[in-house]
Amino acid sequence: MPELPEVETTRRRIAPLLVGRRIESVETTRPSYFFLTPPEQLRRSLVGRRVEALDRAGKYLVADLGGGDRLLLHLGMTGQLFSSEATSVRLLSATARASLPPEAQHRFEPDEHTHLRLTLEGRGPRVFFRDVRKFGKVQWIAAGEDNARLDRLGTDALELDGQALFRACRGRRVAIKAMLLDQSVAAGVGNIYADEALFLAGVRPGRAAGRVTRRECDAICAGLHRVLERSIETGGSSISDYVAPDGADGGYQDERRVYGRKGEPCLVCGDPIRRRIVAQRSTHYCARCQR
DNA sequence: ACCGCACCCTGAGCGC
DNA sequence: TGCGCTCAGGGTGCGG
Repeated sequence: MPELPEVETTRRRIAPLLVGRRIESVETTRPSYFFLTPPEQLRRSLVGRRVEALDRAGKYLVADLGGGDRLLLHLGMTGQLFSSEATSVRLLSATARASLPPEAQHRFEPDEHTHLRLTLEGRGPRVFFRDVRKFGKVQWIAAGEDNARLDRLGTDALELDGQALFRACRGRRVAIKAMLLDQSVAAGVGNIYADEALFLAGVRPGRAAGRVTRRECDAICAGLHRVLERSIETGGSSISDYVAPDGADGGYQDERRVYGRKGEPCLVCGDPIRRRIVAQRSTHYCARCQR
């Protein structure tokens, strides 16, 4: 689900609820794959701490808790970080929603998937981190500790330039799309925006990275910047689970040129958009416009 | 070093 | 209605 624009939108909208506030209490679900730091330890570490800042690194959110301590959050595929006052049908499964009376269907009460529930000082709303598939992550990083996940990240996709991409591609036989999905090359790019950027650049997703020219690398980076920046402007893509912290849907799903448009006409040439598996991921492209 | 793949988990949607 | 199957925006770790 969430790629750079959704994580950045989440950061901007959840920061006002967190930054400058002290954490009064923390509730969690049971220990699971989701908790890189065991929930009991997480509760002990977080309670009483003030959130000094909320930053983004690739698809990670990093809360600065002062004194060098940090909290690492990743939304995985279905993670939702939102205000307890948010209202959205995406916050409930269709079956769960159907069992509620109509007037309650948009309200949200924490459920078994709401793994982290923060109560902050003052009268503001609580902050919930919900994740149905548990591919998301939460981890405490103590002062002075380095973190392998953060250390692995390469240049943020918004900063990546054609020269750096070209250099990374030299001698590589994997698909150019796999290079874009590699977080050590372009931090923050995921499946949707990789397809969209390659369409704008006119490059086939399956082309061997080592055969992509310097000029094409420039075009790919320009395409990446364009789709990522535009998506941030519109609040990200809401395709199945993503909601902004206030419950709002993003707007970028309406501007997709290829992703999820299999069989529909290419917006440039009219040929049907094709779908195939590249880099083990569902991939969408126009065979005429992309070479 | 590089590459492909299995795996972590739950729910929606589809054909029968 | 229900069953079984496929698919999903991510990341890690393994073996070849």
